[in-house]
Amino acid sequence: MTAAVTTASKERVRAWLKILKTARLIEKELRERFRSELDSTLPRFDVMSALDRSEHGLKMHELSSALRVSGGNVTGIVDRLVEADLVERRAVEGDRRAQLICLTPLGHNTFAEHARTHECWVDELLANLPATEVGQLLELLDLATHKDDQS
Amino acid sequence: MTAAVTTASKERVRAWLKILKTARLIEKELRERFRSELDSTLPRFDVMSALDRSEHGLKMHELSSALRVSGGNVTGIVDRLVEADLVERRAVEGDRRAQLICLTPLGHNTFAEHARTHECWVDELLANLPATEVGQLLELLDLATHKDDQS
DNA sequence: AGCAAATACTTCAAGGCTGTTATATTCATG
DNA sequence: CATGAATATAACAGCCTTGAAGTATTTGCT
Repeated sequence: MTAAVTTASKERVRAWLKILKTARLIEKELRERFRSELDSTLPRFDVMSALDRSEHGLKMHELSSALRVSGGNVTGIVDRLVEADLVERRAVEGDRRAQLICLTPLGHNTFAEHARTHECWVDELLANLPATEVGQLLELLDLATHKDDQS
Repeated sequence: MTAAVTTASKERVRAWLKILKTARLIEKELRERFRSELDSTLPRFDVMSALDRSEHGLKMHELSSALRVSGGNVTGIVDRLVEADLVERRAVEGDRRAQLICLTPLGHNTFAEHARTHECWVDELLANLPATEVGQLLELLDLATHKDDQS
């Protein structure tokens, strides 16, 4: 009971810094590999991933809320995916404002391949985390972010 | 022993996604508060933090390796900090290529205030993570990123 | 001394991201 | 139908980030 003068808040800052550092380290490595080996980017992968999960495509605002990024951002990313013929914009019946973003067949295949590669990379980068501890880590992070406003 | 068909690699992907999601959630909130309440940004805070820790200022390349960002990047951030009078560039004796980046008095005070605020915010955002679990989380994340190439 | 390599830094292009503002379309209401 | 609110998207400015290319300066080698 001597030390522990570093209050809980300082310890939490340490934890946050560690989370951030870890995320950046891995993200940086993945970004680099996406760029040099797949000629793509993480944000593009995220968009394609969301589209792949949805059956009939997504509208712009659905994309931007699914990815939690701002609207103007999605426009630019989708622009580039359209250029690369991985994605297409379709009209929405009954609402001429909206448009549906869908993966093209090429987009589907490309995404499937990228997803496989991505899984291998993550497995490699987290290889030192024993499989038995993964669950524990997930639990702690869940704790950290769950708002307990189920009052 | 029935399930567990989801191979370890898929679990690691889940862990990675969770790390990323957590980091982004908190980072987004902090960025937003830095912008609206302190009229600053996370990268600027990082630079000032590194300068504050160093006794006599840092050279540009020291900054960029401390923060693990590219050189061209630091130039831009320091430019803006200089404009805001939070930081100054000093000549280095004996090496006219280099320059020492130092916090101004205003920079010191501003950083101290921002650091206090930052600590409160992090403590608030991670409030649901019991203080007793923080150490465990740090350990797991250390495990995840430590390369064991001490062969 | 002279000259090439290494070092310190800046500049630039491209992309990603945000928040704000503008434009087009739809919908509800009088 | 006209008006105004709400919604969907685009356009814009600003910052951060990277990687590559360019400028100065220093250092090391001959």
